[in-house]
Amino acid sequence: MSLQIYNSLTRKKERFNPITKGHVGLYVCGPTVSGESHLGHARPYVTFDVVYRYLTHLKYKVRYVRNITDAGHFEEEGREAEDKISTKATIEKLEPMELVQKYTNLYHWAMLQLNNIEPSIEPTATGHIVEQINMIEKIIADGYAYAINGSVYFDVEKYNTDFSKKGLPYGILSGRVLEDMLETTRELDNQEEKRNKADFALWKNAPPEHIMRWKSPWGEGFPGWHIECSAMSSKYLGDEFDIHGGGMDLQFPHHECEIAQSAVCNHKSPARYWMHNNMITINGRKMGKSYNNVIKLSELFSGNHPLLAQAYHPMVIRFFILQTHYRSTLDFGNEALQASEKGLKRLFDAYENLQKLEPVNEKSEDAELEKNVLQLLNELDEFMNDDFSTAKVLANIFELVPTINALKNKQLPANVLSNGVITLMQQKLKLFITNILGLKNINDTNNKANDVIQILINLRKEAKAKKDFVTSDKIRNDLAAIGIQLKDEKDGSISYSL
RNA sequence: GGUCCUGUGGCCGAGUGGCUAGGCAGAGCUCUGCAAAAGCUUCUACAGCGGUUCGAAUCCGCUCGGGACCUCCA
Repeated sequence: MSLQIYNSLTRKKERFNPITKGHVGLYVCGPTVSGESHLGHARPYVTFDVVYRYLTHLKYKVRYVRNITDAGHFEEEGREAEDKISTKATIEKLEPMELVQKYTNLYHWAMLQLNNIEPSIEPTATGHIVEQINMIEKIIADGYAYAINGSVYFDVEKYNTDFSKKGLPYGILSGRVLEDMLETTRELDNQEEKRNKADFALWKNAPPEHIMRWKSPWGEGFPGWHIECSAMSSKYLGDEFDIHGGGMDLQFPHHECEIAQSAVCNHKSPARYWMHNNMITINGRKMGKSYNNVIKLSELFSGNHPLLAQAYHPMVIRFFILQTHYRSTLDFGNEALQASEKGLKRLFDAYENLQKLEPVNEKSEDAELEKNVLQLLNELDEFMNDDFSTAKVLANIFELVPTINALKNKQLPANVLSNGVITLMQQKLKLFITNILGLKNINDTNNKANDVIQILINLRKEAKAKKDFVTSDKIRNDLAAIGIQLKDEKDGSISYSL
């Protein structure tokens, strides 16, 4: 089976065919750097990191573009028209760009912790004001936007009328019908500028107190939210590219508006495949600023939050996210994260045991086991091809764990698996666990403390040899008290885990 | 109100109509000086009520619950 991707646009899984053979253009909506990233933000970036890694594994040359929204948008359209970033900057007595830089740095730090590969291009909205203005001018020239009082709005109704005929009605992505929306859209203040409630801003006039402002043909102002992604994705990936990703909450209106803008400018829908990750919830509710239930990533990593029973390693977060399919909601909970932590440790214990196994048999003495192992390994590719089913990949790998550990502990005779299968297992697990899923072992084994532990282990060995169990138990118990666990192996050696 | 999603065992979660998902926790056994780890075995499920079917967690209907979007939002 070749790669199948669930396309939000068609609401079904489709076989992935790139526009240009061997190449993939991938655009993912990045963060608004007006605040610190939280657990919810980790999801799309981990999800699409795996998409990127897997496409690369499939030998595609991928251009991965993930933007940074550093030009703020109005908090709520029409209401006070205040820029998120400039508002906070005043409160914190910082320059807007200073604030942007601070949160961008924090975001990059978090991405690094999560072991996300950096995108090929990370364009900023402020760095592409000219491109955005050009695009807006084009939309106006074509008659699908109008300027009023220094702002520019997209004429949704006109667009819908004309482009429905071309198969691109407004609402095509989110499954909405414009007429319904016009009836149900809430009344917001200061909407009299707009011809229609559904119209959205391409450019906003900046009131005097607004710090971030740029000159434009319509006066000083700042770009609307949706236009940056259209301008930057088409600049770096072309008028039509392969995959556009982001959180489900961006499907409407953000991505819907992107389609409309691009359809006018480039006469086609910007992306072939739209991928949307689901939300991380907390007590069943979406984690988000408006719900006041966010746990920042830095808090998660440090354990410094009332809802956290302990600190969680970034790899635990990554593993936690990958244990679920990206289109399902994922509920946060200490119990769940603790389970992930233990699972991840067990996974890497087995992984290291496997890499140390020395294949010795030409032939397997247990045909059935060998067959099972082969099947579990082969399914890994199928599962990834099936819309990136990382949860199933991990489940299969866990099914291999007992066999690996039993071989290592000699609970299974060494001849049950052939050389070929053991080698294949070593290669495939390395590929899937570290390269594709991007997981890393959280037991760090490279520092002085480990040398000290080794000294204690040797003392314990000597005590045991003399049957001085009082001393040997004391060493073991005292180490256990600070979280270092000693294990007496079958062969008389002693290993440990942190 | 409109559109859509969802309800799986103590917790988190896979599930394409028929076969043990998996992780964590629990129980028993083996191994061990004793442990831990590991291995083996094992208990808890498919919100409720109907229907389709030889057979449904999986399809359909209804009821009840939860959620998302419609407004900044990953």
